[in-house]
Amino acid sequence: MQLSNSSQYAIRILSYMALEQDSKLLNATQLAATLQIPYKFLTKIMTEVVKAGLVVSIRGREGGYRFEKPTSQIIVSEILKIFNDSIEDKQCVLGIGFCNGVCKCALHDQWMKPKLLMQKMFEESSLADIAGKGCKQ
Amino acid sequence: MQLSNSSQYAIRILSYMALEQDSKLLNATQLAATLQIPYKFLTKIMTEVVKAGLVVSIRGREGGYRFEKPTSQIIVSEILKIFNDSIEDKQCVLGIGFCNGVCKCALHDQWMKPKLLMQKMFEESSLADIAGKGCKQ
DNA sequence: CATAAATACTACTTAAAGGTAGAATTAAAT
DNA sequence: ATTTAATTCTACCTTTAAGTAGTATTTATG
Ligand code: SF4
Ligand code: SF4
Repeated sequence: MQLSNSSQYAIRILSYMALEQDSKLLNATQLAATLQIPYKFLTKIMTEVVKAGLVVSIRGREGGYRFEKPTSQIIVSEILKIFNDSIEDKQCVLGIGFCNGVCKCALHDQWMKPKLLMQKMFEESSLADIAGKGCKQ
Repeated sequence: MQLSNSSQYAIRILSYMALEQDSKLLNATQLAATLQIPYKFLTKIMTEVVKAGLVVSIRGREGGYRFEKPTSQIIVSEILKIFNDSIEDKQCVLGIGFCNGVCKCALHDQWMKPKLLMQKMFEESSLADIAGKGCKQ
């Protein structure tokens, strides 16, 4: 019952980036050192984030990563989607998920509430929200 | 954001067993066939459940598994505990979990609610509750 | 142009979860 | 006593997540 390491790292990286100037260029070496994430793993993750279009990368000397759109428009659940970690409607605690409304186990109704809260949390939190209110991780 | 396969299987097995008579002896072959769980994996899981004391096993011919105490006294979170899948208080979405109340990220407060609901769900549901209200999986 | 500093790509290694095989042990039934 | 049907044990195999290594590519700077 936890996000994958990749998702966790990605959220930490991007919310740290959001704390800095939106437009500022940040490179992998600095990020890895600051956030204590293995450099090679960080670049692997960031490459996926770039492919997903959440961030642009500038290659070559003096390059780095930068948001293109404002961080208020980048939603946490978009990040999770990249690593197949976002919460689907049909997703069930028991991994079955096909039980119809009539024939359902007793966990079903109880599971609805936390599931919806988590979906809401991930779908209604932007990076700006996260970064603005918190401390550096 | 899902339980491990072992936990999922264990919940399904035990809640199915709870549907049958509490005292009835059920064997691995039948359970595996009924629940569509690989026989060898089922016995592996059940051995751990037995070791945890949730179920007693009768070895030898005509043997099988049976609850010793009533299913109303077996709590879902006890099952999860066996597979290190229960939700801890300090557990954090980002796997950090050491941030104090003063310095916390914006996910922190939002995460509290669903986390507490899930803990409540797992700690306040007995097998009798689950089995009584639902259909066979 | 040459160099240096950055990301991207390909491939590999390691660790953990998920699952399987076979033999050992137990005990009822005959 | 032997057989048969059950759990348990030990060891292994497979798949996926996590992490690493090395090289290629890109580009500003001098
Ligand atoms: S009824 Fe139970 S097993 Fe079926 S989808 Fe709902 S929570 Fe999952
Ligand atoms: S502040 Fe954020 S990172 Fe820290 S424990 Fe709370 S949710 Fe986790």
